[in-house]
Amino acid sequence: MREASASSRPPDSGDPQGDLLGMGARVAVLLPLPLPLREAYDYGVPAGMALNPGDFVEVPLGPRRVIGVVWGPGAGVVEARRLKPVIRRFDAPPMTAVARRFVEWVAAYTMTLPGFVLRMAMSVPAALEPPRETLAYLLRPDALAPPGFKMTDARRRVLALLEDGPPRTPGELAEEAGCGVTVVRGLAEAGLLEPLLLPPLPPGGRPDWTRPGPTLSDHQAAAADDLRQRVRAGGYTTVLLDGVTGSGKTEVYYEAIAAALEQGKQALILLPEIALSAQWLDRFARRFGAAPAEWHSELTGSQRRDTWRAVAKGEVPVVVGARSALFLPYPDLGVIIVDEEHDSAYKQEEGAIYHARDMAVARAHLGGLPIVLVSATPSLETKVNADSGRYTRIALPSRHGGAQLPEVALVDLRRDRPPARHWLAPSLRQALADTLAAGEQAMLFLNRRGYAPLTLCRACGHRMQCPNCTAWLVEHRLARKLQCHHCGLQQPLPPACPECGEEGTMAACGPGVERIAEEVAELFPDARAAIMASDTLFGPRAIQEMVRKISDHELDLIIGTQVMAKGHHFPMLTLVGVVDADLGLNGGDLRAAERTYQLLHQVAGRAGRGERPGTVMLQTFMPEHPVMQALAAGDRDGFYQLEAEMRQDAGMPPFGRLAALIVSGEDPTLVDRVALALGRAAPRDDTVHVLGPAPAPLALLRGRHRRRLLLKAPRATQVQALIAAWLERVEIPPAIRVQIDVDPYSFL
DNA sequence: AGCACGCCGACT
DNA sequence: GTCGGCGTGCTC
Repeated sequence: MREASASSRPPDSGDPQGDLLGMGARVAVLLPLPLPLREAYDYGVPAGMALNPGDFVEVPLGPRRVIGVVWGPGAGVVEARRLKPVIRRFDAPPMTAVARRFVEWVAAYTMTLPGFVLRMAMSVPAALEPPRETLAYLLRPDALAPPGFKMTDARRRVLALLEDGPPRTPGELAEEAGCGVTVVRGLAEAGLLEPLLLPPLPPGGRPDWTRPGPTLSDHQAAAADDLRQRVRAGGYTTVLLDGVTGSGKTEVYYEAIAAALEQGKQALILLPEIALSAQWLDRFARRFGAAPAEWHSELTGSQRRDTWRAVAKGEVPVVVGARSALFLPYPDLGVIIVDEEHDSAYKQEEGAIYHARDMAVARAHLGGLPIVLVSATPSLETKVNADSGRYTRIALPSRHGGAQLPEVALVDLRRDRPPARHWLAPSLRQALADTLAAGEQAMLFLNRRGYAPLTLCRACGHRMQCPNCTAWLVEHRLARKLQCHHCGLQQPLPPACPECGEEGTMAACGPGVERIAEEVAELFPDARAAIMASDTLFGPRAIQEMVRKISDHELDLIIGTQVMAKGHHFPMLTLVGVVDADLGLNGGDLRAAERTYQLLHQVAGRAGRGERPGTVMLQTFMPEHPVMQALAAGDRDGFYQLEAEMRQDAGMPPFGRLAALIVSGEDPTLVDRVALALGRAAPRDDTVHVLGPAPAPLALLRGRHRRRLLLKAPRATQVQALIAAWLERVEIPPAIRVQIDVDPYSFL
């Protein structure tokens, strides 16, 4: 990279080498598009424009203008006279060298185009424009109301609010005064308010790391000390913070965050489903006296823009977010926390396929900073890395505050049978009755939304299936609809069988939470019961309200799906019944046992977190299954050891490597032809095996036919190079897409 | 990804 | 005769 002696502005901190050159020079600009040709396109640098790697620039691309990032010196492949000039450089903090290396690393690892990864890293192009100032009002004390102006209660409340207090936006004033924005506008038109334009406030507050934290147990204090020291020392290190539910892991990693803030650095906390974590945010605010900035899919456009910009400017000390928060433009990250690191929600399955936990470890490595993986039930990958010493394990052995771990009982459904068309076994029914009679709360867990997972015709056997996906339509009786949980298709319940035309023969098969709620209402008509599922609770507010109702004992019985399993804390909840503990074990998924164990362990952790001991009842047809045995015996490490041995024997992750090729397209014949060609060209030797092509688990998804090939190789294999060479040997028609899933997580 | 160019059906 | 369907191909 050539250097220029004169710089028009301070050099990019990540690239001390200085400007790339002025007149006649060319730069390579990476565009956030899946442009297949090369990594970056060359552009001419106009006279007088100084550009550094990382600068955000606008460039022409065919007929349009695109924002990209200066990636380095021009490659020189395109002749100079065909070069188009850079249009402008944005006056925004440049993308750091670490962020650029991270984009390249993720692209290389996941085998996606760098431009595609860059798109994730600059998801809000509008954030590069200067911030739009927001209108705010201030009281104009000397102003007189114009003739005919009526002073109403609402108007008085707004004026009173502005008596003392900072200028606020019309929206804020309206909300605080409990009136509409028109009231505020009316006052402004009457000349009683002074308008002014303010730059947007950085989202989130200013967390205060000097506030005293809670009193920690000896174990917690030791763990917190260890983390604090690692963060202060800086440098890459991965820690597994391993502790049972309720052992106080959150308080411990808060100290790592405090240490990063003390160093003047930022902290990033990844959560599997941020939108569902109002309780987490409250807890953070109690510890640090301010809210963190949030990053997740439910932010509005302007929230994204303000957050992205504020992060880039270094105005956001703490970000809590879903996996995509990993790609925000942190200037100086001091620590990454991955809470519930085993959670499969970290696996991004669409577009660029990546596992946010693994990418976070890579980000920490590139940035030279500590990362803390947190879980009561670590992924086997992380467990093995901790056992081998690649990661440092910090264990929190006991439940904080003296609460007992719940008693886990297995309900053998082969003997203890529910009545026909009912799903709760007599022993569970009895336990529910006892719990309710004692004035305590119970929860029934079933990881299946809706009323019934399958609707079939009793006359002809026809099953209601999604036309776009390989999936049954799920009956939602409350919504009076059949729904596909994969593509979102909805249709009314047919009055007659669409196949044979018989009326009144459509029958619901199997239970969903709605059906369990029906059974509960039949058994305990006086109990206050509610369903808690992602489709019955709209947004974080609704979840928070439901959590409050449970905490305040306004409900006796909760029937919930996975949203219920997250770290909520209910002191009066003493019984958890798992309606179908076997649910995740079918289907031959590599991680079926591990995931079922993790989920059920987490669900079980909801019981007995207060003074009262808890009981968990698992309904199963396989009480002898290692997962059930381990849960009943509370033998977590025994289960992991057994699971690890099985994986090792089979050469499966984390002892071997997997990669999947997913071939998809609208024409099934063409998809098959390409998949077969890939199968014939597959690398195969003594150690590398390719299975398939086989119909992908969802052989039809959103109207696209899918086939999958699975590559299995020894752990040390460079699977990316192997796959790249493989794809070179096969011509892929444009109508066919081949997605590569390195380290596939789910087979379903 | 966009957005053009390009060659075949029903309409002001 | 045109408007417009989306197939294929290019963008420094």
